[in-house]
Amino acid sequence: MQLGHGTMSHNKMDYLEKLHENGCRITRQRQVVLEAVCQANGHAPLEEIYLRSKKLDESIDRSTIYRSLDLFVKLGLVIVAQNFNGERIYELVQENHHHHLICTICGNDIEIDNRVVDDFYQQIRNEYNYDIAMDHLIVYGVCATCSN
Amino acid sequence: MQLGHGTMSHNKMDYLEKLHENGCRITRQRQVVLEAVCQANGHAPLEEIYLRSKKLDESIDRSTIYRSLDLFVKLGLVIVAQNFNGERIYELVQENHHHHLICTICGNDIEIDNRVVDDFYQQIRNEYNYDIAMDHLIVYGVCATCSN
DNA sequence: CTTTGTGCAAACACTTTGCAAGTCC
DNA sequence: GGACTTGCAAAGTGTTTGCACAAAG
Repeated sequence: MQLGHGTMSHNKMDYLEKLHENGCRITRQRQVVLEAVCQANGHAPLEEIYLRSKKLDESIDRSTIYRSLDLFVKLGLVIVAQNFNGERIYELVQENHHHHLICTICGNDIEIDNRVVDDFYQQIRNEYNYDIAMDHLIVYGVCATCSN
Repeated sequence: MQLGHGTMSHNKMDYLEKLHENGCRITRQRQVVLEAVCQANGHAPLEEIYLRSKKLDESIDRSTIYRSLDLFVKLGLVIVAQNFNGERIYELVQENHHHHLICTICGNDIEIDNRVVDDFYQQIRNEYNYDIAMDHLIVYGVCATCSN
């Protein structure tokens, strides 16, 4: 069975293509999970992905969500990070990595300029000779609005 | 019952004092858990704290470890962070905060100069007006030895 | 038609909780 | 002695797995 492609962006097709290249089948469920990740602005905690998937396909099972996400991670379509509460959050891999700045009070989430993070990583590389592997840093703080 | 203080540093006494100030009792078990955290160079995943505690007091229960650590966190004696695998790691709060740089291959763990991290935080504060709340950042990468 | 993937249910790992008995002050 | 804390066992919560059936290619 196949989902209509009318709602699928060019990007999503690319992701499915990558599945195919790796000898994995393009199942309805995998399309649903991928769509759910996309809907969530490209990044979301597991529970949100589950709920969105469920809305797209009532019969999908939790274990399928886990298995699909694991697969996407293994194939490099998606990366995992930990949020403040230790929940796993999943994010589509895009051409340009980016990093998050999340307000611990209102939850507002903005993207940090790569330049700022890269400088930081470079600094660490210079001082300690460690090659930093975090392509998805999440920094927590309190935004200007909430600190008043 | 009371543990001998011969093995207790001045610091540890201070932590116990803080318990007392907050109307909490200084039980054998809490001393054991605190000692376990200290033994672990001041920071360790929960499982390690459990094992160390068990060695000090065979009869201590897992739930007591959880409850003690939660209490220590609430009183500000200890802070929690997440490691790469999503495990919680616990660390004694010391006068000067510090941050970690951990090799994802060999597990080697060094302290990052506060200056480097503070600069990064300051940069974010300047650009986005977020007040960063992470007093215990853990950065993962590959150390020089392992990258050869 | 063969291989891979899915739903289901059961197993698992980790954490929390209610309560009777024990400990601290 | 009274309030707080603990160990135990049971219940939660989140994740993984074995297997028979279903779907993809």
